[in-house]
Amino acid sequence: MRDVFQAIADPTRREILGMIAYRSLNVNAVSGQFKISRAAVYKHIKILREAGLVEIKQEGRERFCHAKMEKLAVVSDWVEQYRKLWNQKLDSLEAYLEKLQNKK
Amino acid sequence: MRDVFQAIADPTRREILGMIAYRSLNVNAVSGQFKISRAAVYKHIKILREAGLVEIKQEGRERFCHAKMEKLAVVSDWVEQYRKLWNQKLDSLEAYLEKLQNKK
DNA sequence: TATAAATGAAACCTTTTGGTTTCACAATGC
DNA sequence: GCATTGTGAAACCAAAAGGTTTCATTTATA
Repeated sequence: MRDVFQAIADPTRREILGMIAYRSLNVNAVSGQFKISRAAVYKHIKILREAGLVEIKQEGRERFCHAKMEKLAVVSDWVEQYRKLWNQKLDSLEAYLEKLQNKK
Repeated sequence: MRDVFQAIADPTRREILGMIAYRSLNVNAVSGQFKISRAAVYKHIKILREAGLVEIKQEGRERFCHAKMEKLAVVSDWVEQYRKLWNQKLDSLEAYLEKLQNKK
């Protein structure tokens, strides 16, 4: 399974996710929003699916793309572990470490 | 300036950030932790710097890499806007939308 | 049934990535 | 002064990314 971080690295793919976040769309509806070819958009959708961020369900001849945002949890977890480093700049540990750093 | 999402897409770069999150290290200290060449690690550091995630300060002949985790805020913001979509699965809006989706 | 619509996938191309080795240079240390 | 240490950058490479056009297949429709 493809890395979620890598999947969301491309701006087009983030846009696709935003587009289907609240309502699923079929492949044509998604690709219609972009200037690049349908095939190119399809490849992006495929990558998102490989990362688990999108699920595709067939309905007749259409395939609807459903966003699985819970897969973003791994990104959230990674970022949040560092939040204290920029949110609580006056944190005592931070202050201590910075003092060490400057003294060096 | 380079896109932060793209900067953190590479696992080696995320590892570098974790390595210097709490204490700055010079380029050699960082590259010493990897099996790939110093030049390769240096390129990763350069990309992180271009994204604003790392700042380099010279001290004598050494260059210390300081992590600027606050630049991760853009990632945090993007992810968090979708948190309700997976955290509050019983949310009324969510339920309503899913009902619409299923009915279709 | 013949056409049109919606996709999936293949073949091909150019640019980016991620690595490597090598070389030049400034700051230190013997 | 000279060898060593710590870097930055260039030249080069193979593989991966991101696009394009084209073609085959399945499902609806006139």
